Amino acid sequence: MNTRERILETSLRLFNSFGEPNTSTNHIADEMNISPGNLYYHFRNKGEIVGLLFQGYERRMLELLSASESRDLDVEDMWLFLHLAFEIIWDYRFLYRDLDNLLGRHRLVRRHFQRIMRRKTDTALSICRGLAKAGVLRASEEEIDSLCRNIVLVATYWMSFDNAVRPRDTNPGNVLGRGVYQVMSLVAPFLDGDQRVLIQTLGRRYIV
Amino acid sequence: MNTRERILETSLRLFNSFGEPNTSTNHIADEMNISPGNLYYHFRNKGEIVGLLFQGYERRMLELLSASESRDLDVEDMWLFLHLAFEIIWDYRFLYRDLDNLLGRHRLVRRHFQRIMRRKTDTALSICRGLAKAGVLRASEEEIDSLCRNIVLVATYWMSFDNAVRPRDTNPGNVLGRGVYQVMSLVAPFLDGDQRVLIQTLGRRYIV
DNA sequence: GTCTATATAGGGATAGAC
DNA sequence: GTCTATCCCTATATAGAC
Repeated sequence: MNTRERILETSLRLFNSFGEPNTSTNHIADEMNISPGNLYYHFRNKGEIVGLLFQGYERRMLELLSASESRDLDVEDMWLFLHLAFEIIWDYRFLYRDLDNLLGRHRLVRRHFQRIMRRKTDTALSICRGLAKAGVLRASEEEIDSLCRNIVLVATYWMSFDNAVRPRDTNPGNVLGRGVYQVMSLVAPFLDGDQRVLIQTLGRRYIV
Repeated sequence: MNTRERILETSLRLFNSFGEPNTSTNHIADEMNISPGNLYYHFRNKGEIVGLLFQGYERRMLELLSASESRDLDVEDMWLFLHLAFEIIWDYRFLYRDLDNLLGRHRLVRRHFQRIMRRKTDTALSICRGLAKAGVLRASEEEIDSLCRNIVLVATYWMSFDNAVRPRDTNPGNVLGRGVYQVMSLVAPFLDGDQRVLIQTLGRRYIV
């Protein structure tokens, strides 16, 4: 693997572990046993590294969102979909950890992140409307609006929240599982009895 | 007003406007037209300022939580309660803006903030159970658990979310109003028809 | 491509005069 | 209490040798 790729890979790992603002270019170079000068031969500045990592996140997330809008999902599909989304978020969790900070400093990242948030909301709307048409979900159009806003909000900040309240259990599987359940519990009250119970049953695995 | 108080007041204002990590002690001193040395005569370090501001937040929030646990609330009380909570959050919004960062650097703040999160969850549980007993809210114990987790999560990150998706409308009244409605919409699906409609009606004011 | 050395800037914090 | 001057440290980034 060439140096450029290794820098990106190492940066992502360190950003995720310690936070982007707490990870200097010196740290990154030091971790790889290269000189800081070498790092700056491959990248104009730190922002360029952040930007390229963000592009990777964006590509994967948009891919998932596209795949999910192309067909009607049932409740179990939604479960799987959320799992896949949370896996991407996990891989790029540094973006979420210091979100305000990051969006404040990188114009381009801000614009694109906002676009992704809108796309997520649209996907949620399309899924929920599909479920409503199929008669599985019962809600007014206004209720679906606020529901989908809540879905995106909870999915976006779940890891920060979980990390703030219970920083002990850092096992990714558990953190993500609880996040998926937490989002599904937003949808549950609008579902029929059977589906509603199913969510509680599936969710029970994750509650520790 | 003495210098010590003015430093605290100015710090809070600048932290809220620009974020705590982006506000140096030099900025604070400069804004007040005093010397950096003078600031350090009144405070050991920047962390002490953050800690004291946090204490103000903690005192106000615990006061509100205590007041709300002492008696049974109906749905309209809850609306008022949330308004008051969001006002406190607004006054100390710098805490929420860089939450992970802050909790990572200040042990004491982290411990106390976690305690407040637990207290908030307990208050939410006590209110929801009260509503359930009164027959206004219909939900299993498990559903109430995840509902209250979502209430605290949405209340905690609402401003960050709103600021990330639509950074145009910074009018505090609108931001807070939408936040209150967003939290109430979590509770709505568990309520009876009348109450559920009431929330939509009250909420319509805030939707822009 | 990679290194060493260094420029530049800023933040936190202290010493000592007034 | 307040100021000036300054120290120390770290971070981003560049220059020039190899």
